[in-house]
Amino acid sequence: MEQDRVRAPNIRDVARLAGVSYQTVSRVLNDSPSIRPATKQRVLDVINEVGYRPNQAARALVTSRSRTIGVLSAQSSHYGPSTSISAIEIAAREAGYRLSITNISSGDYASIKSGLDYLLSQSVEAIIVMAPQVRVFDAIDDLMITVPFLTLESTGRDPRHSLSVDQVAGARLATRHLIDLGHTEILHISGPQDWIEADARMRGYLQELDEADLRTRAPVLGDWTAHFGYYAGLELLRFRDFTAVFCGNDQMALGLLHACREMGVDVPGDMSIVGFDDIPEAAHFFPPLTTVRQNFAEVGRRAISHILSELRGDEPTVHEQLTPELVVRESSGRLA
Amino acid sequence: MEQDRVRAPNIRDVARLAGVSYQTVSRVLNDSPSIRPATKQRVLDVINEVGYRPNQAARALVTSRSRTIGVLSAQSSHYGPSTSISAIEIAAREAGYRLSITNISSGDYASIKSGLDYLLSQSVEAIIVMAPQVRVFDAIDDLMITVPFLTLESTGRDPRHSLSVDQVAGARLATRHLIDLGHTEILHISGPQDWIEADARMRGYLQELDEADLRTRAPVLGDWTAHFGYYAGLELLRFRDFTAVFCGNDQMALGLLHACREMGVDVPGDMSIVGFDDIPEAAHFFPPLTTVRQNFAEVGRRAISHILSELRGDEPTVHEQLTPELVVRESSGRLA
DNA sequence: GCTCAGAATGTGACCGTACACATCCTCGAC
DNA sequence: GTCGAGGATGTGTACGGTCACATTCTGAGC
Repeated sequence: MEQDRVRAPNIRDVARLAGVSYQTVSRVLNDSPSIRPATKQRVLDVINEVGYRPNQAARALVTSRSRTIGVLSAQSSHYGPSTSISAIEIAAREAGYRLSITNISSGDYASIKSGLDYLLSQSVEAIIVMAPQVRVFDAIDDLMITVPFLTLESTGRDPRHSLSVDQVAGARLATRHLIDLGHTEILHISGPQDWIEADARMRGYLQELDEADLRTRAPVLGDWTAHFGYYAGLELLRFRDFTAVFCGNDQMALGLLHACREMGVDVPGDMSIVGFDDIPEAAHFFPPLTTVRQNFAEVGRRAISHILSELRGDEPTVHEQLTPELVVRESSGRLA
Repeated sequence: MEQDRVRAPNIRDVARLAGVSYQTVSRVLNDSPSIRPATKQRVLDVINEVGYRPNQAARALVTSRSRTIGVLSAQSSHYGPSTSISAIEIAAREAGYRLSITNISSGDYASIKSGLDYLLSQSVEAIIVMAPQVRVFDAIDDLMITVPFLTLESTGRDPRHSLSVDQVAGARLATRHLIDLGHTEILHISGPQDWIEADARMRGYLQELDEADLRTRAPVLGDWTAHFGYYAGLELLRFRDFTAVFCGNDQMALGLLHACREMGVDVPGDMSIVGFDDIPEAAHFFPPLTTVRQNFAEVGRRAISHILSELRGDEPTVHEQLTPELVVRESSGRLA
């Protein structure tokens, strides 16, 4: 406490103690070539001794380079986003960049905008947006963003600044799988309407049914949670006018599996269920879940690689969607 | 693109365009009281028009207040940490603070230290550490941290700077529950050795068995994943010399449930299983999992509240552990 | 019409760093 | 011994804000 309000040592303090000029200290910090090893060592010793730490704010101010990439994320506690963020962080670190992650709790325009605003005021050098709401694009337009940016979503809206796993293709894979198994009455429990992914998966489902000339039903609008899957399942299973369900994610599929057990519906004997995401737990559900795997880590890595190339001055290249993969396990089967 | 390399407008640009001094603009930004409404409006108009955004680096430099709280986190993709972070973020935002989240991928000393170093060089005003490795404490000591900090772990090592759910108590609750059900041969599948939580849960398990004068067995050292629980289960179940398992987390319990089904072991008839965390999915496992619930969100909220009071100048108060809660579902039962 | 308090606004300095440039040192070549 | 080249080191300035203080404006009270 007695030393508390004393200000942290700065570059000049270090210089004085080491008997050199502040510029020499600066050189040591940025390991500039022409500096005598003895001098360098002396400076480093002082730095360690006084616990000097360069002030990032000052550095960012003068260089206008923060070495930071901003990430705007919603629901970063979900498996997908958090896996991607993890991969982004690792890739960024390798390139010498840090992440500044901002979560927005609600998807309304104001909070998206204020999140982006905050990142920009941090002088981030690039922005990756993982907020899966459509309004994000409006906010990006409004804010006149000049730094490289990328949204990790698959709308066709701005292909030069988007990167993602092809959700529509994934949904079609899942639906096609059920059709191939002989199902004709296939339900879809989707995610919340305003999520881009939810919408894309729903579109994929509808397209595939349409092409197969099968009856499309209005999807059930869920909220991604296992609880929803469970309660929706209890309700839906009262009328067994369907034999397969494509769930918008694995959690809802889990809840639905639960409901099936309680209602005495055998999976996959009476009911086939397919999820989406392939969370690590899905392989251990009962029964192990057939689902669509998306490589979240790869998305993260590519995002950074695109950002870096833009940072080097390359033109933003066009959207390149990753292909998801169907993982067939035991929750789906041929219609008896 | 044509406007690309032009520098962002600063406070003086705004001042010039609004026909006032830069200080007046600064007053508008910090809504200082004595400013004529007309002037204020004029400045705000210009700000909007040119898309001016205050430079945080400059502001942090001069005020040495970043309005940012640093969070050091490991494995932030896990349910617990990410739930806490979410709560921390919300609470911090309400108090006008932002979060700077840094993930460390490995738990070694160097990366913990560099993570903390980074946060400190960002001039964060406080630090919350969620990295569950013991070495964190050494790093904190070494770095001569002068800002308020808090670790979200339950070691007794620094009670004035720790806050957490009582892991030992939680583990005892789980173990006691199994003992009460008549089990005498109880196994423990723990998390990785170097995780503080894993260690605490193991200690709680051992203590409770010890007090009940039951045989303690060497815990199986896992890695938190469902896969591990599954494969460990397949192995362990070859010798059925136990009737209950306390798992270090819910994921491993899920894997174990899976193994039980495959080996034809009925849960809870032949085998009782208890998890830890109460992830939202646990209620929908088969059977629904008995587990220990910890209120991660509450931990996050309290963390911020402690930090804020320290930031206001209060002395750090002593560690106050939250009590976890046993949630009995259907994976545990009386010994036949 | 003058005075004066208080509101409104402006000026200078500084935060900690990096860059551009100036200066000093060292040493080999003549 | 002098010179110059290039390595090593030092000095001024700018980055974009805020703070302390100075100055100007405004309107009420006499």
